[in-house]
Amino acid sequence: MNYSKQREKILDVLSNNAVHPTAETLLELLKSENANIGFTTLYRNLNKLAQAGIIKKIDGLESSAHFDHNTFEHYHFICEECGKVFDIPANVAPDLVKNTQSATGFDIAGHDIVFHGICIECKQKKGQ
Amino acid sequence: MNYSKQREKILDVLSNNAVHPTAETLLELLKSENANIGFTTLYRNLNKLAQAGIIKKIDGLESSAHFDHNTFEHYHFICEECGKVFDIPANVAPDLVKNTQSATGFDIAGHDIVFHGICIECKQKKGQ
DNA sequence: AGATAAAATGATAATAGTTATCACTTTAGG
DNA sequence: CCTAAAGTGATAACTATTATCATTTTATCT
Repeated sequence: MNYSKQREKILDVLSNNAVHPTAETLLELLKSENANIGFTTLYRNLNKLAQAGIIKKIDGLESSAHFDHNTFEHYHFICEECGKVFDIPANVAPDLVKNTQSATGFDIAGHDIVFHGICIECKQKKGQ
Repeated sequence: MNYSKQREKILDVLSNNAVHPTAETLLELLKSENANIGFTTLYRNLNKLAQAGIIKKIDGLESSAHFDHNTFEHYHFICEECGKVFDIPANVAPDLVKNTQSATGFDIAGHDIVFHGICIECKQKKGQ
């Protein structure tokens, strides 16, 4: 990765001024510091920095929502290889809501866990 | 909520044929059963059913990604009132990855937990 | 330094997923 | 069986993001 003025500025704003900003918020922040960076450049750098592990991208991993007839509490796993979504039983995270509630004092209305990785089937295919 | 042929069919396909489909997949499934339902109607009904708690919508809660300079493992809470994103320490879910790995056999590359609800500040404002 | 190849920029256009609009149709209760 | 409320679906709009590509910047190699 080569140096660039723009990327340095983005990282600077991200680490000093901003709390979990969206790309749009970052653009505004940059503008307010007289660093007019094109949104293409911003997105490109955010993705690059996230891939390099320098920043973290928080999203649901996928652009389109999935719908589920099972309203039972359970979580999800998205296979990076085949794209399939698997159910994960809720008991992998006992006391999660209770712990979080007492750690924060927030009222928790709901939560989602999305894992990603390689499912068993794809793992075996790759192994061969 | 009034009855509608289309909604019945959507629910039917969702509960019998489909595993975590996206709206697009549902459209195809419906088409293949000769139920040509407009995508506007599909989206409207999916959202309505999800709001009524009859089905579940799996997504990251928000359409735009957030970026985070803190690459430490931690989770997130989105306040439904003010929209702010808060950090949640990772220790609310001890052994989560280990538990999930042994429950499924999948290779887990990463995961995200997103809570939603009302943050302390908004809770107090509402209380007054 | 000067040449040059690789990487980065940013304006523009494109894409994907979803929601808004609105004239028309269906449903349900008096 | 009439009417108000709810639902439909074609079209257009919108939002967040990625692709394209000519131009500029950076790093490397004499």
